[in-house]
Amino acid sequence: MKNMTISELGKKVGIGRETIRFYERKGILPMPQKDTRGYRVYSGEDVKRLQFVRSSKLLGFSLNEISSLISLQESSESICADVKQTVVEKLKLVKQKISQLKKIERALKSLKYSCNTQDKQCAIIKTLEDEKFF
Amino acid sequence: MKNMTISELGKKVGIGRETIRFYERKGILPMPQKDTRGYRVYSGEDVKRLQFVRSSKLLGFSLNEISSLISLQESSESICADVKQTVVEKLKLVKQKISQLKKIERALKSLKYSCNTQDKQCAIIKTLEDEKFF
DNA sequence: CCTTGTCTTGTACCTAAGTACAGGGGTTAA
DNA sequence: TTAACCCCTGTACTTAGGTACAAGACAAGG
Repeated sequence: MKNMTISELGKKVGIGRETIRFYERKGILPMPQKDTRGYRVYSGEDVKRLQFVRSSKLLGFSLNEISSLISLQESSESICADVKQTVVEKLKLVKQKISQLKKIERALKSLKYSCNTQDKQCAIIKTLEDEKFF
Repeated sequence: MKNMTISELGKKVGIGRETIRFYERKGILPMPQKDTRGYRVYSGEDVKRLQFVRSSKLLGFSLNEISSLISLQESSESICADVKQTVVEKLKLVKQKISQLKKIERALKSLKYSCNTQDKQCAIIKTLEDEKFF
């Protein structure tokens, strides 16, 4: 199964047809060869490329960031350090996001425990109306 | 400073004029009184309401969720338990998000340490091209 | 009287990452 | 031959949460 249609590629990687064409329009995937009918023809290299996009997305990279990574890869000059730099920056952001979410988690927990279901005036709402909150 | 214009309200809570009008269009804020010139006139209650919106947003509630909370509040029948339920659900989601991000954090770290800047072929890119990743 | 500053409404635009068609055509199997 | 599939291009629509004008009214100060 060396050569594939767009749907086969999509199935192999777990990405929809329309999305693949969208990535192509965005320049994230190269324009593939077309057969006599005008159908896109994909190969193993394309599977790798799309897999790369999918993995990167799962790691939280935006399509723009993925574009940059691909450009780096294609400029083929001292790539590795730059790619690593990108990963390191994303790692930092992820850490920040985690600590932000932990703050939110603590706040939600404290709201939860502040709530006495018996009250007339909802303690949670009263707290959220206060300017000193957060 | 009992009565305010839209800009004063915005400044007090830290939300832009346009955004306040946007919230009004969305039904998140009630339509305020207007003075003779047609200017919106806000009071202390409005400050509380907008503060509530702001705090809830900081906790990760969407505008739709905030709408629901406000409706609950207005239906004024057994509010508190439902509000608490909303908080509990959001807390669960936040926990999920945290553990997701931690997974991503681990993956990024392992990518980072897999990278040997000396390599010709970038190890990070090679890894991300692999279908077994993630 | 003119400028400045605030407000009004209404509409359009923005980003991200797709998703959904409309309108058309080639291939295959009953 | 005709239906069932697959593909093509191109355009429009979606959601969320705003942001940016345009065009106009009104008051206060110099």
